[in-house]
Amino acid sequence: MDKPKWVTMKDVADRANVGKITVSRVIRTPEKVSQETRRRVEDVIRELGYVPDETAGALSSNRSRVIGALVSTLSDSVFASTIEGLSRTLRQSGYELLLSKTDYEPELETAAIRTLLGRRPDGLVLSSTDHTDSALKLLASSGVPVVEIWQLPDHPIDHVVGFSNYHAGRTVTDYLIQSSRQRIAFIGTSRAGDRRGKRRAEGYRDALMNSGLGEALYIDGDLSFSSDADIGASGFAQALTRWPDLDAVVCVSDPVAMGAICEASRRGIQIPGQMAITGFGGLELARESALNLTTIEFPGQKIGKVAAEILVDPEQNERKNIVDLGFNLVRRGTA
Amino acid sequence: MDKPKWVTMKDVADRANVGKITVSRVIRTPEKVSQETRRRVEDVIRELGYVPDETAGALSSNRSRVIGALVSTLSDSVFASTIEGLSRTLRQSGYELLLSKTDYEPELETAAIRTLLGRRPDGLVLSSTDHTDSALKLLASSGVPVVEIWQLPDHPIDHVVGFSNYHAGRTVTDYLIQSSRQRIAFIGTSRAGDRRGKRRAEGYRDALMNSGLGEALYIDGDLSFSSDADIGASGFAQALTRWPDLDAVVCVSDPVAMGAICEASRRGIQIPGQMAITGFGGLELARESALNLTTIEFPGQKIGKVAAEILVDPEQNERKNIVDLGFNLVRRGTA
DNA sequence: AAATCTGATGGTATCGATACCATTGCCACA
DNA sequence: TGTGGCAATGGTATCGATACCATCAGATTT
Repeated sequence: MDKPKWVTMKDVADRANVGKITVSRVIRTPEKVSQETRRRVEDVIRELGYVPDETAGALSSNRSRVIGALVSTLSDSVFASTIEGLSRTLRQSGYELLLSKTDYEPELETAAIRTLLGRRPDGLVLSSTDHTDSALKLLASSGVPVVEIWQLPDHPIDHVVGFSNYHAGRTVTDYLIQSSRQRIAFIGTSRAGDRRGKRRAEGYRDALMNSGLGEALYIDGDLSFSSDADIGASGFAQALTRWPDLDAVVCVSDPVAMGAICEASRRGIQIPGQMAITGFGGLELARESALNLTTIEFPGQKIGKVAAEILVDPEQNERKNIVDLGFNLVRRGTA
Repeated sequence: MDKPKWVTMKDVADRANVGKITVSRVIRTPEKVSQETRRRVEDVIRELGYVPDETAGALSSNRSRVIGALVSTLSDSVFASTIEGLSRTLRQSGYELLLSKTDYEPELETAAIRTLLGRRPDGLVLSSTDHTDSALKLLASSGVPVVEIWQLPDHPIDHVVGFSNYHAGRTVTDYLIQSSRQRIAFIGTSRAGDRRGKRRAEGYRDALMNSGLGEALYIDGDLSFSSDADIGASGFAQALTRWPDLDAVVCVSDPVAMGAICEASRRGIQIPGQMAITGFGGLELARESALNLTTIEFPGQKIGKVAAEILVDPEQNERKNIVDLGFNLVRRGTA
């Protein structure tokens, strides 16, 4: 016995003395079947341990009940929470999640989109907003509803759920300026294909320009370090070399901020007295009982939830949804 | 036009003046088609933007090229790395990942297994090792290969890839004992269905027993806190109340350890001078440039990779694989 | 009493691929 | 010259469900 034999709908039907179609109705639209028949069929289903073959169902109904999601990386825990939100909401509506990764590379994304489309998903969630031409063509001709998440793109494909990284960067920088900080640097990690960090940096720059505070200092994290915290530590050191009178740094993410904080305390620099440090992300480790980091929090889980709701609800699917869920400047102990 | 029209294999075949089956061969087994025909078909595929319908293929070939994965939670970044490993390896072999979550609840897991089986996956990866009877029955009768990961279970269903949490707990405790620590407490979070933490605690207990150091102190983290770091902070405070002469704590995870460290520094307790603190997990934040935490590291990504390889390779699939990937005690600054 | 409706059920075609077997043409070898 | 083998390709049945339409009994309407 190499191939496991699955119980089919016909097996159930025969055993319960009904037509296949009635079994199908018991599963999909129970209200259309008489109480008595339903009970009988349900008993047989349990008895035989019948598990409907969704792939067959997908083929004939032209609905797969699968949503494909494409994320840049899973390591970043902010993505993890979005996946959580997606997963939970989808399951509640009887959908499932097909997950793929792009590693921030548009080429890989294109390939992944193609593979995902091969499964005929009822919707697609894309965490990146930079797409190749062939990816766009593929998406357009497939007609599959798409939700882009995290960043509000300039030219949305279809639906969007996210927030403005630009405004987030600007907001946190404005806050530092209002707190009388004079020399504010930005520590980023310029991964290709990651527009989010760049947009935050742009917000930072514009806030400085606007305030007349003058010169901006963008430190490009050394990607040869394996962890973002390492990048933050070395970036902070660099910034201090360039600007000895540095009194604030805006970090592109919470882990980077963590590295910066550690480096600062290693040098005996007092936070927030001599130095203000801010992050992005609302990671758990940023909380009061841990880093106590002043940071921008995003509703990661909610982004996933809302994206799922749009895709699942045929009505919402009609129109283009652009949802800005905003962000929150959380003031804690580091700035 | 409500329903998008997909290009089918027949469309391609007609256009290229061949039979459908030849198109199928061009895609699955190109070497069986003459060079010239292949080129012609490939041109048409590109021209029409044909994307094969994998669900249909799955139905007729009885192979879905889908692997279902069931994880307790995604928030924990150690799981994230496993998913990364899985995802990467599967994609390389032309498989895809269907993801579901159990939230540490066996009931939810059972339901999720049923739904996953509905998609007729070629394999299943389970991150938990506690299963309900009906889940076990379902798995057995489906005949789908299963890999249990992370914890080496007492009664494996099929394949296993993981390491011994018990030994990990024992190893780190032994290390503390050898470092002349006298009063060692354990801070855990007893989530239902999470055997891993319990096994670590058992290792801790046995290490103490064995050394003749006497009394163990197990602090059960207050789950009403939303973050593990908060649990660590409050757990540490509790431990100190019970044992004022405390000089070491074994924390069930890195975030918990982080909370404990912060609480310690808030109280002016010196680490590692007065107090040793260890974690579990090898999180990024534990690294040198950040927490500099002494901890047990697991090969999270590799677990995913190996699990995927077992499921994808028909040969390995034959026999039961029990793979112990071990762990690593990483000595850093906190113990 | 005939016509109409409604709820419950079944039959058949169909979704888009692959499996399996058949066919064709060509070459090599006895 | 005939036979066997092989490479390339095609035809048809099939996978397991759902869509669509048909049927039929019994109730309701006129």
